[in-house]
Amino acid sequence: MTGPRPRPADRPSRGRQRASHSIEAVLTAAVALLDEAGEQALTLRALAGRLGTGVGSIYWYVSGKDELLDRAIDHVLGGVLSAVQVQVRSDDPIDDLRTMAVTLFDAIVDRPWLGTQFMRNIADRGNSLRLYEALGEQTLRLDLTPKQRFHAVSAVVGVVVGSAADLGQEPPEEVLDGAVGRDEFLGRYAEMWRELDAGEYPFMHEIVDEFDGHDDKEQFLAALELTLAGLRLQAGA
Amino acid sequence: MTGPRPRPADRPSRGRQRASHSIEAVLTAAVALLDEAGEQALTLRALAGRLGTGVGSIYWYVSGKDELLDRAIDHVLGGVLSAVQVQVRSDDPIDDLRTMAVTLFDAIVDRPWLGTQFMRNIADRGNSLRLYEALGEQTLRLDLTPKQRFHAVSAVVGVVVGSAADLGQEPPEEVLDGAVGRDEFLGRYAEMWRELDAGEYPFMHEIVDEFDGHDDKEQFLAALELTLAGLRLQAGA
DNA sequence: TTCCATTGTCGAACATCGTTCTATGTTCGG
DNA sequence: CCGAACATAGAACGATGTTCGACAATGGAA
Repeated sequence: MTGPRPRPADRPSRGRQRASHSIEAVLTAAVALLDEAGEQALTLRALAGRLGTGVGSIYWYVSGKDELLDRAIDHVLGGVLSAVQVQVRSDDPIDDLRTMAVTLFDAIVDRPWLGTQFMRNIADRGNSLRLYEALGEQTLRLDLTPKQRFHAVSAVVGVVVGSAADLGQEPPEEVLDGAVGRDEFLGRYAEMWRELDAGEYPFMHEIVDEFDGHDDKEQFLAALELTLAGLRLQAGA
Repeated sequence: MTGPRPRPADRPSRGRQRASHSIEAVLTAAVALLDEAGEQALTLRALAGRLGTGVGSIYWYVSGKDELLDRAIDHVLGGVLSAVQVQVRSDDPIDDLRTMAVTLFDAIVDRPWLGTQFMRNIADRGNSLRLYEALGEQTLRLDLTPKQRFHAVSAVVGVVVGSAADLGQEPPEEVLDGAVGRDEFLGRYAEMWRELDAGEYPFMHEIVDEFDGHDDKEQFLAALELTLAGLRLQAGA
């Protein structure tokens, strides 16, 4: 037994001395990889290559890929939190709730990989917890029971996550290459649906024109509006 | 050039002769693996082992792991669809919408791996499309524009997916072993939150008791109720 | 019957990934 | 100037998805 070597990734990085790579450099590079080519592009070897180091070095800053992803998410969520906190508060808590949810959604549109992995952190310490708190504080201004407030926030988060899950799934590489535009990509589905039997699929025929060339954000806003309307009703405002 | 060997996974399995394994056997085994130990347990080698065949054989029925997952999902969604279609229709389309959404949610509770991967298929042909249609047909009975109907269904699906995303993330292995109960697991978070600064996190303190020992289904139902209330308002019913 | 294309089966081999381990360099307080 | 802590680097390992070529079984055509 050699005695437990001080497990890396534990110590709070006391003094940084002359480290050519800080943890922030690692996270920034990781986020860059995710932004450029999606979740599957975040490879320890690719990350090491970009940093100009070896794979093993990354394990000094991070206990493994899971923590790497967690911290990368927390990293970008820091920016989202700042954006949310900067926003002015109106006198309508529900309006503020909407504003904050939209900010969160926009961040996920910019970084689709956030959508799938967004739920990893919630409940843990960190920026996701602070975001949750920021949303929740708006419900404190509503006439609700604690349980209703809890449910309200999880409902709003659920709408964001549910809408973001749509965006999270990577297009089949054709559109990422730019060979096929996203509109054309969606158009193929629309065309497929138009060919469905009209008697068996009345609803699909009803909405296929809406789907064709639809706007993800408008779709999200509509869903958000429904739960906010329900919430306003519940709060008796 | 040997001439393109007939790519498997293409042909519609004309006659099955004496095949010891049909595609359904493959899918059933895949679902069994997923049910028993979650998404990471579905390995081509594990699947081959369970089927008593070699890895290569699976590629005859399926083009790769992606299609395997897609078809496994569609396979179980078939059961969900049946359950949904069997349900009696009330005279209130929104009540029916709720019933169907709950059925879908319950299926995901039974199979948490469905939660994360649920969005893979939607929009494609298959049972997810039929489920989408079944939900949508309820909105045809409401006084809405086509666009509103489209948004309504995607909102309901979003609530289900958003709530299911909570369940999808596997607990950190301690609770899967049974060493730690799920309640105790959640309790740890509650305790962590209770230690947060009361001035900085007023909302977390407000809802920590609700979170401790909370019921996922109740949480989902509350979120669903909010969007359904908003929908009812929109339909002017 | 004989032949051959089709329909399947099988597992070795390959590339890639996350992770571990060990060897080595660097820094700084004593 | 030395040793402990800090930090880097990359070979090696096991697991995974996928490819490939060899091979068996089947069934109709010759």
